[in-house]
Amino acid sequence: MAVGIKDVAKIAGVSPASVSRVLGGGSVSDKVREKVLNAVKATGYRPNMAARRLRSNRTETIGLIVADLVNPFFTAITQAVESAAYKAGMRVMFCNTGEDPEREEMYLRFMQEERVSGLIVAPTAQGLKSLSKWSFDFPLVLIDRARDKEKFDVIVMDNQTAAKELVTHLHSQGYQRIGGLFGATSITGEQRKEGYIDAIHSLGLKPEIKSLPSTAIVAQKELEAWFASPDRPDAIILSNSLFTRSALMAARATGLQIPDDIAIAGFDDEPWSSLVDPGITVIRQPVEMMGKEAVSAVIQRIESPDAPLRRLMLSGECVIRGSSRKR
Amino acid sequence: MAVGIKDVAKIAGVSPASVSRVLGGGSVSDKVREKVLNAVKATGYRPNMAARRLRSNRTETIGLIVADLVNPFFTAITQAVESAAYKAGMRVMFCNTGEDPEREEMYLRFMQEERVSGLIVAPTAQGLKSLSKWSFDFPLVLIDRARDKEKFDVIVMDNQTAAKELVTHLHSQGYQRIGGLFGATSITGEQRKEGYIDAIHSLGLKPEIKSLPSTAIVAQKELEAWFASPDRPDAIILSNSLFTRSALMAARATGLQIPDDIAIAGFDDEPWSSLVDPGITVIRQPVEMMGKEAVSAVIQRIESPDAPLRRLMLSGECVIRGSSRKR
DNA sequence: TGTTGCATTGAAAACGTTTTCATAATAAAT
DNA sequence: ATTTATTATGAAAACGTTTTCAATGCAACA
Repeated sequence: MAVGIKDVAKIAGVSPASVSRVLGGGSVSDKVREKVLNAVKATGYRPNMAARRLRSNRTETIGLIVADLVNPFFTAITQAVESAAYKAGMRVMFCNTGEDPEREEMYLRFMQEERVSGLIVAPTAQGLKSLSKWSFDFPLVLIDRARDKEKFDVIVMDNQTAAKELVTHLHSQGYQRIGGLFGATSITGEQRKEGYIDAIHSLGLKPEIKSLPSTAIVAQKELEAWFASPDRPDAIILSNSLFTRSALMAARATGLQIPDDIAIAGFDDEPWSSLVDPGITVIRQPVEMMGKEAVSAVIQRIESPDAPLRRLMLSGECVIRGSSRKR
Repeated sequence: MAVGIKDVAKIAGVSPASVSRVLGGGSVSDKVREKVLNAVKATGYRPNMAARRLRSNRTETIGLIVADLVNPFFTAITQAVESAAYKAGMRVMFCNTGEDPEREEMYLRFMQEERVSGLIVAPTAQGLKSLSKWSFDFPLVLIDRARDKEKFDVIVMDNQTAAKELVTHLHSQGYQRIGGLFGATSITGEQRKEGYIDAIHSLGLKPEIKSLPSTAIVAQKELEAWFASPDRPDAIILSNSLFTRSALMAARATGLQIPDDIAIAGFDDEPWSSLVDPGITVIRQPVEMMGKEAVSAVIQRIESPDAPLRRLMLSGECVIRGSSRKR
């Protein structure tokens, strides 16, 4: 049978209340503290979190729901959030929806049932829309994925501007038919698409767009067909790193030379972005900072629920490599 | 104020016990079930997990502690575990130690405090050794990292054989000075090293070994120095994909041609393994299956705590690419 | 009609903590 | 030495569920 606080109390010769105070940081005499700590060590006592949370009504846990763990962007976010939360003395309850709105809904329910103290979410496009229908007893912070006006605190990158930067850069290199493939399940995909369209128009070019679910295995096939068609683009922008990889493979499969036949530029700087030849031009996102700021935002919101809404928009860094440089 | 089971009971006109039975699957009449479900829907009631767990003494949660989320091998494991657990109606409490034994210990304590129903761990080398000193009230399954004799259920790949395969392959391609860089924080690193040494010896070659922490940022520098030295190897085996990447960059930095000047072969087949030129020869691990089997093992153990220990050893697949093929 | 058995229900106890409240002990002030 | 303020302590209530136990109602059977 697991040892409880009463057992510890008995061994230490004090009341359960005193044990609780020693462990939870109440005011106790040094003598009692010592006796209790010894008893704890002797028994190997571990507090029962369920009981503690039930009584104290504080979970010291923040939830994190990301959309796609396979995407290294989100593993980096996860790491950053965990490490920041850890420093703040909070636990993290982590969930991965795989871009599936149903699982997303399920996990949102989980978080309510767990009574987390706060929640950080990178929602699917569909989930984002329905978030307003929910009612949460804890603060919620949107990370990476949010529209212009949300009723939550928000930490995002400036996707529109970043997409524009890519288009402008490609155009400056002499590319004329700049296409774009954007993720259909996320708001970031849409925002990047908008930025792309804006930039294309202001340059007097014609937008050429495809959209696919972000997790699409079919992306490569789709791109191959596009690249093989007579009206193929001479440059292409990809809204996430999975697409970028598909584009790279599609280019190889169709025998197009990068960057001469086709330029490639995408989002998220990954380990392999600079390993392939030529290196891939990308927007590098301030991932660590996003994660850190999200935790900080959620904690601030827990402390002062009525403070004005915060919306932190960080800018990406355009890393230019060989894939978009005419030689 | 959050709505509790009593509120639901009052609205439905039944007792709290009946509400609990409807939600938890006791025997109730259709009439009561309907009334309760309506009341639940009307109030938006969400059960309080802390209370439920405290009373029922069942958490329906399995813990997962991995050593390095940055390593795509572990993100894949995480995905597989989560999805299998989900199918089995279990939640997953996820933690990442970053190869740090201190954090590992902390998370082990967390899991005890959370009273998880079972725990899957990929421990650090140090953690693995001290595991025997712990006493757990729930079953523990080791994944990926375990020694020959453990007192826990184990799901691993056959690292020794896999390493031997790599050595044998490299030798068959005509490479003579086959070096190895192995992770120092994990038992898998050691096992791969042993397999490497065995194979090297039985081929009458001389082992040339370096060891580094698996997360080492310095790996590339180390390798560059090695590659630049007069007694550099003409082939090298890397015990994880982070090292493999470092080796690739080191080869480029020192101007060595792959596979002519130096062959590269590593562990874990990653997206970029086939994207770089030449593609990298790797051992592909049965990741999904490992995750699935780990969950299955932990559930079986929960159901029958006294069944004999299980040790599942899966074999890796050697994927040969251009990085190890003399042309 | 009277028993028996089974399915359904509600009252109340229980889970392991924290927290409140009252009391005891100590220190400080008169 | 007495009062007052402060601190340390323990007894008991409380947190929101599930579970036990006894009671009820109803059907089946003799």
